[in-house]
Amino acid sequence: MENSKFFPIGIGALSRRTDCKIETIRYYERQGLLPEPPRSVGGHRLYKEDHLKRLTFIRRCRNLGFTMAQIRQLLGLVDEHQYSCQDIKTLTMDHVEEIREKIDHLKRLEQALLQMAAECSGESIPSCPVIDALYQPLKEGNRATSSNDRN
Amino acid sequence: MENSKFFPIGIGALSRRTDCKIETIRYYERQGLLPEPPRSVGGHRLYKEDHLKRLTFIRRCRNLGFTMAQIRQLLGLVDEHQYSCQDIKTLTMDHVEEIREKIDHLKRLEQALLQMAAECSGESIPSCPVIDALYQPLKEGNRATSSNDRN
DNA sequence: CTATTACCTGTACTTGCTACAGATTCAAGC
DNA sequence: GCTTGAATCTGTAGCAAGTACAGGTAATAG
Repeated sequence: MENSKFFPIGIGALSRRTDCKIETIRYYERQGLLPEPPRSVGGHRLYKEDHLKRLTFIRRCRNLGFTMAQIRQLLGLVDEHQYSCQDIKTLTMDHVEEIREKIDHLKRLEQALLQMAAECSGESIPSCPVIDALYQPLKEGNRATSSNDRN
Repeated sequence: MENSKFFPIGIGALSRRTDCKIETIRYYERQGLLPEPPRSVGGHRLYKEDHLKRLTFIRRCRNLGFTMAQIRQLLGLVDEHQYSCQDIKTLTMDHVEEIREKIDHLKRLEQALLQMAAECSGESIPSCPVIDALYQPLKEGNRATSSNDRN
């Protein structure tokens, strides 16, 4: 293709085309997600289309919430041409499960906060049941710290 | 009551009673969330009930997903006895809003992943539409992104 | 009085980047 | 060829929110 006549490109161009900061690109290289590209005589990195595609892949995965370890795993499969639809589906569904757990957790937090906020009168008085609830010592019945408030 | 005769306690006991690692307690102290406690002659930290309550508060807030900056803000209000129900309700509802945004985001990720996974045949063949989709270069068929690369 | 905990400080590591500083290199204009 | 000025280089340090040592001292039980 004639596309190749636009390559190689510098790190700045790669950055713009992948919406990934320059420092992040170098970081991925250090982390082994992106292969080290060839360099110009002066030492500047020169990227070709393969790098562009690979970085696009990485960025999309990150945007989908995959961790770098998970991406490393995906790339490992791809690099060795050893992956099957089965593998990928498994990894993907594992990730879906993680996301669902996070959603569950956040929903529980939301409910807890809403319940607490519902106790608030919302008035400008120097007292609040939310603070009281959070500040209560672990259940040991014993009240009364008022006598020695020294904080 | 006579509870105070169980105090002061060492950092290990405080750790057990708040389910907070020792290193984390010292970390909170360095960060200024917990006041520096008095020390024994030999230099060991000696905590009283106030510390226990304050650390309990901090841990509960963390478990509710508040950041340390937010907790600092809450503690600041409490410390100065300047807080009102209004203040607390506002901070709480701001936090609820953040949580809702996270939930929305995660739900969108979940949907995107499920759609991709639905394309998978789930077979043991060395190919997968998920990988293909993620690996596709940005759609730009041919025209020129390269003629004027300026940041 | 010794053995075993408990605790001390200080530093480095984690994840996924981001932000410099200070030195080169590249590309363009004249 | 020379001089800008932008682009890129390496290396280091920082963010949140802790965790994990190492190497040493303190407190306590028997």
